[in-house]
Amino acid sequence: MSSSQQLDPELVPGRRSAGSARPSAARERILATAGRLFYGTGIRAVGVDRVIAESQVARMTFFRHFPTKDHLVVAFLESQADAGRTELLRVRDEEGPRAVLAWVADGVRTVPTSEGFRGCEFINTAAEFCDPSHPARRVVDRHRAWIRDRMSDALAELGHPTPRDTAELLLMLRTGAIVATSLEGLDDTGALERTWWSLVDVPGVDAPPIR
Amino acid sequence: MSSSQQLDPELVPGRRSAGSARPSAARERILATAGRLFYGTGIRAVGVDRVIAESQVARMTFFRHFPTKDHLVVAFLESQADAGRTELLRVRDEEGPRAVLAWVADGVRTVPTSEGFRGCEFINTAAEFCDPSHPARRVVDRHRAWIRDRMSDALAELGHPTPRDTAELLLMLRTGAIVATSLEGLDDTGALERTWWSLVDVPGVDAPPIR
DNA sequence: ACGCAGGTAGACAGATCCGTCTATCTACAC
DNA sequence: GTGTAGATAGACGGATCTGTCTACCTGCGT
Repeated sequence: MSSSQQLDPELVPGRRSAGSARPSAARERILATAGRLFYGTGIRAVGVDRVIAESQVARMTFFRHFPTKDHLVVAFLESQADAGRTELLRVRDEEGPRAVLAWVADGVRTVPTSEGFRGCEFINTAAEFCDPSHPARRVVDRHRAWIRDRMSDALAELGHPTPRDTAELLLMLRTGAIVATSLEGLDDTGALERTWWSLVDVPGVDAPPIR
Repeated sequence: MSSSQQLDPELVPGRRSAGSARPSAARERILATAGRLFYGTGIRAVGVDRVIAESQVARMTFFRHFPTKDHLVVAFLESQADAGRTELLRVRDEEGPRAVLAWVADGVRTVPTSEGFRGCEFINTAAEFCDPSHPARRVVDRHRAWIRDRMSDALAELGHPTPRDTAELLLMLRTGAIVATSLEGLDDTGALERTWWSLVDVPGVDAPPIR
């Protein structure tokens, strides 16, 4: 792990010439294992040795695909972010702006019920890497900003008077909800949901077409 | 660091017979250094070697006071929690229940402006130790529950119809605000504060004597 | 038939980290 | 003065972690 100082200026996922890393059975296995272990146990708490062992992969193979543990961390976060972005865009295009806000809110309501819930990937990672210039932090910041912008867009499209500030507040609320839930569970979904929608549905906005 | 399994059943701060640890210049220095380093750099990222060096203390002295790094972590959290509890009780006794809620909200508004702000001690620690049975997690859970209960008391005293659920929601909001602020800063204090007080001041509650 | 890219197994090096131990020194109470 | 509790400096051991390296194998396209 890089000691928060010498971080390669660009820690891009792929090593080869054009675009993202080429596919490879071994690479996919590593990424899947890392995802499971990093999310469930924390990044710093999982050594590359363990990832290698549970990926059923040779040591050299691992380091060929990910020259550094940091590379793996970034690739892991990037793949998660990618999946999230794809899903959110699909929801937006198929169900419209209000569904986007519902989808973000759902991250709190539905996900935590699943077994092995441990909060949000990105928030946890940010807490583990205190140096804001760490490559992993960059990915986190970028992803949160992207989500916030999409929420802002959706609010604007719904005619909300202060989309940017409200998106910031909603992301804040979601962040707190997901952290608090991962810490001590969530008793009262109702109050949270009422607050959420009362912030979205200020006077002057159309009646909700969803839910 | 204990590997999330063998954790002493009771990791009490002091080693001596009665009550908490006895005072000692060396002990205080260690605790102060640990506080600074743990908060600023993260617990897992700071080795005992560094704490020892910057505390200007002999290695043996360190391990006499804190037989294990985990002991130090717990002592550190406990001291922070103690300070918080003392302050909150003072505010409550001197300024009443509404001031309690203002004080909790202030943790978001004022603290983040200070240099070296890195969010909430307890939230960050919880993110670093994924095992909920880790002694450090116990301290975090206990402290959050205590704060929540005091908020609930305050709301009840103010005549709020659903003090418990609202306390849960407010703590959630504060959690999100402090995490989001430590990640990307806080642009709009107004929206957050309006939301906060609109949750406190439901119809049927007296006009605010504070602020 | 040949070359080569990608995979494998495991030894190895250097750093770091946690915790123990010995031997010595100091300050203070009795 | 003497004993004891607390502090000190620093060596040491074992574990763990990241990353390198050698030597070998396999499958495939040409």
